[in-house]
Amino acid sequence: MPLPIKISEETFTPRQQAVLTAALDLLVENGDGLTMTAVARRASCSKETLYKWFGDRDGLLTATVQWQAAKVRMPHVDRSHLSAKVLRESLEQFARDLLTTIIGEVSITLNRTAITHAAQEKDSLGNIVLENGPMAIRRRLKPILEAARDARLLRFNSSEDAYRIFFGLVVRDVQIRLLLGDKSLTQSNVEANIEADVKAATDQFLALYGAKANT
Amino acid sequence: MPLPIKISEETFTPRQQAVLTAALDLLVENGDGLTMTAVARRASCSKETLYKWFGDRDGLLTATVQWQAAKVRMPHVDRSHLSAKVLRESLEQFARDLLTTIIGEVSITLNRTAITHAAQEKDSLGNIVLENGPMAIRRRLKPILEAARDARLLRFNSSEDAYRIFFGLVVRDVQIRLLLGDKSLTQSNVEANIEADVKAATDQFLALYGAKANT
DNA sequence: CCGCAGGCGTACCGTACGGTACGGTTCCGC
DNA sequence: GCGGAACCGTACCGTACGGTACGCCTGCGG
Repeated sequence: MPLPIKISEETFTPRQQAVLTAALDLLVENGDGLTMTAVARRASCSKETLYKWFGDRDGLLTATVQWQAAKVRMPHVDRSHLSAKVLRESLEQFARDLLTTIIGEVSITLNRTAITHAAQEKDSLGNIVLENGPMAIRRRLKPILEAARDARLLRFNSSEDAYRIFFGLVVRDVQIRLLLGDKSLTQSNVEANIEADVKAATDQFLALYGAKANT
Repeated sequence: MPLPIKISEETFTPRQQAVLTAALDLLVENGDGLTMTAVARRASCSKETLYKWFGDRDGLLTATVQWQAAKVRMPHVDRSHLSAKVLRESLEQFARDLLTTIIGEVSITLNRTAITHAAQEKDSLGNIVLENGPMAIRRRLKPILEAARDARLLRFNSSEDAYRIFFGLVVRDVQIRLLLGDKSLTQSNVEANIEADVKAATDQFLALYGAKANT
């Protein structure tokens, strides 16, 4: 069954959402070793119900990832009156949201699960994570960048390139190291530096793409 | 059995290396669905031999990853006579090596395998990949950056920060998208842009950290 | 020529887990 | 009150796969 593009509140009943919550919790706890029996026990439902609702294990996994990924909400920036100050604050907000998201356990788990699935020719989970992660940010950020260019606040040829550089400046090696389980990069460790990193990334992005030396 | 830190030629006999090659091929082909029976058949050896040599499935996986990861050799840059030109070429070489590595199927497979393992509280594979990937680059790059700072070619406070920014400028969202199986990012697609990306990343890094407007 | 170590192929075992079947219970419409 | 739908709990089935055992062959030292 092809999943709907948009996940809304009514897509899953409250009971189903409780099941998905249980599945997500188990995913975070036990990694990809998610068994249908464990989900059924945790959610106090029968396996038969799981199969009835979600088809098979992949369906449950997909529903879980999609449901959780859709929870991530991006801040909406009013691009009608952009100033250097507003632009900077918007960029900082994006950087902050991006960083706080990728260092969260839920994000790490979802990305790991999707990557594991992508290793088996199943790209559906990967597409969902991509669509609700990097691509969602890109959709939000690019119009702002282009509006800033129109307002002579930024200068670049390709907004696509500019977005990707921003992504790189913010994420750097943090995500891959967390995904690989780098112990020297504890969550609290990164968390403490978020504000400094956000500011640094924004400064650097503006240094590269700012129309002049606009702080 | 704790694995040796350093993998040399003599660590594995030729026959064992043939087995590891078979395992790696299967890993690239079938993702993490690697079975001992498949390896034994592909390598024309018995399962009993596999267990004798590598202990268990994890041991075989670890040996495969470690053996392959150790194959990646970094270019050695002579940092005794650094000029702006030599520095730029060195940076471009690092960027080129980094990009060509991460877009390769072997690297994608190894990273996916290690991430899958990290999702199960097994961090050994992740550590190996980290150690031979990002950390190896860091070890090579940081001395060069520091030498360049001493030669007044670069200006920065923390060479750690500088390295991580360089990593971000080069990798951007390429690696995570490939790991997630993004179809719109074909290998040939990225490959065609490598030289442009290498140059762009180097330019941007020098724009941020160059002592002056040194092209 | 003999014995034996190393290794191949295969058969085998145990278990974990995806998926199904079924009896029992609750709840809702009629 | 009654029939049925939804759902829980659990027992069950089939299979895939990790790991082991064993028979056989080959090569080699003595």
